[in-house]
Amino acid sequence: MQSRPRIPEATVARLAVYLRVLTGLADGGRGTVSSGELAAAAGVNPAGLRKDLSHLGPCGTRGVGYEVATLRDRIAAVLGMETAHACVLVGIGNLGSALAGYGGFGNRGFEFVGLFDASPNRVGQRIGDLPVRPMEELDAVVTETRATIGVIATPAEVAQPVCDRLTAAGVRSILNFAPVALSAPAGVGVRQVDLSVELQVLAFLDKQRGAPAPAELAPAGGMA
Amino acid sequence: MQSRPRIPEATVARLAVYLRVLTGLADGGRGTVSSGELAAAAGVNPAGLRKDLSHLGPCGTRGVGYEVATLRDRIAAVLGMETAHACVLVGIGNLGSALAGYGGFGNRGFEFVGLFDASPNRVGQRIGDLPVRPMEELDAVVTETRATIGVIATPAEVAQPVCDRLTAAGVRSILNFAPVALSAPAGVGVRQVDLSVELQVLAFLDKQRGAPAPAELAPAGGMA
DNA sequence: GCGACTTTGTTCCTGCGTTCACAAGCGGTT
DNA sequence: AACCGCTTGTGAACGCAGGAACAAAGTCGC
Repeated sequence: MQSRPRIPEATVARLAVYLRVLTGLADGGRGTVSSGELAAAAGVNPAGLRKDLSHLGPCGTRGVGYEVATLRDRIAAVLGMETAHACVLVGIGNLGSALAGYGGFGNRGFEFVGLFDASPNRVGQRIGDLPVRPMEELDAVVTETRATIGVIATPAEVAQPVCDRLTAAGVRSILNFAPVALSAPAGVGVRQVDLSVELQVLAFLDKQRGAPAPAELAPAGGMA
Repeated sequence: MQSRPRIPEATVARLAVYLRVLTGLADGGRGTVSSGELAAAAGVNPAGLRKDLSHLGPCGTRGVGYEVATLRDRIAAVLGMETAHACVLVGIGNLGSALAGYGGFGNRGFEFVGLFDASPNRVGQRIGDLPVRPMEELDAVVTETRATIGVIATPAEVAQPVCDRLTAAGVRSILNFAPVALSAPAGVGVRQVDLSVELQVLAFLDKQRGAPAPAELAPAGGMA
């Protein structure tokens, strides 16, 4: 079983979760884990977890489990965490500020190397240890830092032009928080995170679940 | 074809996207749209879009397309947007503040009716037109406002206890931004949004795509 | 009024992801 | 040294999502 050919996307997402759990276990001094325990902590099926791990070759000991530190390093290597990834963030509004100030990225191999905003009011502010720069400097910073990931937290109207500029500057992956579908050239990965869509799915599933819906903000209306 | 039995979860997520596009088209005064155009704006396949729409019965005119306003209302009704959903938000840190201040929810049928934080420093601040309340008031507010959705933006360590309190108070759906897998009683829907996982998937896909990836962090950057 | 074009709605098919269940292997114990 | 329990790793079946092709239906033009 080679690890190079391809790993399913859904598996990659779960590997990232396993990695976080393993890191916590290692910090707690834990030596080994079983697939059942790890699966419970990650919120997945034990069999699925073993299948996910099988994509990176045998890395467990039968009858014992997985060595926490070893497995952690293995997953980190497969996910490409041996080298830090430089990211630029465009759009320093409410959400952008939160992302820039969120400490959860740094110790996971991602580092913001540039913050950008079109508004002169924002430019010059400091968030953490980085200044907010004007959009004019975007291309230069991307080229200089060899940033490979761009995060878009702008209003929807300007997301596509920002995407174009990022890709033109050499960014190869984009995480988009603006509520629009972006079109990027082939070879550039785009991933969409849409908060209101998440809420709507949640609300629908609740409604579908046969919610008694006692009395909400408005009377429940039956439609034909 | 009934709309009640079940609509696939993936379809529901896309319906929310279509709804947003349709709203924009309606505001632009557009009368009808074809599946091809709508699919392009939503970033999906035209055939898939038609299949999605078929779950809510025939709502288009052959040879013409879909009536924008009618389809918008139809989707809104199916998604349960005829009644506003009351949400409470726990954890008013960087991300929580951004969510509370984000205007993209209000006009989509979701309204925050309570903001909560455990830190006395945060309590009493106002974000928008809502005050940050202490955790002690959570149960009362949930009961009073009949909030059905809880959003967790706390540190990972306290996410599970917060989840327990929310469900105990009667919340039926939870959107979790904390990087932990939550366990909730049956009948409560949990949806996870993990920002660092998104980044890691993005980085892996780029690496797998055959990225030359000579680009590590630039030596000139003196940060961290 | 009739033909032809356009577009929807449906059906089939292919591929992926998930789950269950079994065989193989290792450690501990007697 | 051999047995037994425990855990991993793998193989197969099920269900679901995605995509393409076809038929139905309605409108526009003549």
